[in-house]
Amino acid sequence: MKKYSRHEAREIINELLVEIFNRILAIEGQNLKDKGIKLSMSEVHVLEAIELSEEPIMSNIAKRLGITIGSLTTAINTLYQKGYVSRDRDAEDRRKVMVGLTTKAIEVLDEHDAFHKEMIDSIFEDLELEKDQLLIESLEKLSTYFKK
Amino acid sequence: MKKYSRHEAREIINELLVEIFNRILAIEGQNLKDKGIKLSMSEVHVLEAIELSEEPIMSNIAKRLGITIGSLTTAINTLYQKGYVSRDRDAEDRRKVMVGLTTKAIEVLDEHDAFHKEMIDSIFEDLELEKDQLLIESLEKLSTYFKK
DNA sequence: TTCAAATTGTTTGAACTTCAAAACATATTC
DNA sequence: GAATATGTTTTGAAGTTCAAACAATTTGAA
Repeated sequence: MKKYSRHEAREIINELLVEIFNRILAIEGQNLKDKGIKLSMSEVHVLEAIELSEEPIMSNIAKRLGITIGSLTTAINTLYQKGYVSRDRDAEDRRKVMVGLTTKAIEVLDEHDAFHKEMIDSIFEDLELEKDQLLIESLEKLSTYFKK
Repeated sequence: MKKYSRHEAREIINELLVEIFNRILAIEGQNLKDKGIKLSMSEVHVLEAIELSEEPIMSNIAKRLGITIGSLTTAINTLYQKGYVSRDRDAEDRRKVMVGLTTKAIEVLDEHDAFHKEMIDSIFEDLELEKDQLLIESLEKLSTYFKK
């Protein structure tokens, strides 16, 4: 393994992150295609954001995704048409729209998660990556940093 | 620092990668905007791919970017219009189109690199990340794995 | 040599993603 | 109840990408 100087290290880490990220995304996208699921990765991300939102209203979901509410509306429009989400005005505050996942969406997300887990596991087995703990600690520091 | 089981570790690493990646991209995009540069991040990526290609012909650049040649053609069209790239048929093999960077493009890339380096450096200083070497080794293994 | 196959790139049409701004709907405040 | 605040949708425009059809050039086998 080549020894990197601290300076080279800083420069190279981002390149590696970008590369790895793009590969994972591409593989997951291909997997959806292979399974005949007519959803793009960004649509899956919307479904995931709905699943993870404490209060799944438009503004919360958009914030989690880092897109405008307007963009989310168009995304939700097509997901609704395709039968992946429900939409209901909140009874308490009728300005809010509660977005929900249909059974169909939950099935896709479960399948997707299973594939993802399998992929990650097989990678780690193949690589015999010993440094999980350190890798995570470093990544978490980075992630926390960027959240501010 | 929370201690993760090996299994949790595998699941969480991807989430962190995604998060970090998106943040960096957003920050860099904002920086371009702030500087009044009328280029999207994907256009900058095209310029970077040109810079890094040994033989900067359409197919090589597209391959490096992971997009089709047709998609790259449209990207190069607008970059050419905006004055960031040159296009010349290869004299040896006239099927090939040699793509080059203009002075304008090189200036943008230099600025972008400087910003990126500064950002990464300041992050590492703030974090006092001790595990650069290990982090890189792990990421490189992942990256290499995904390249196959 | 010569022409069919392979390589390299462009064009076209369509789908998707996103944004900003304007319009609309509902709720709160004073 | 008018003004303000909050939440969402609509609209119009721009950017990214792909697949398929097309064009130009090179290569290789008969």
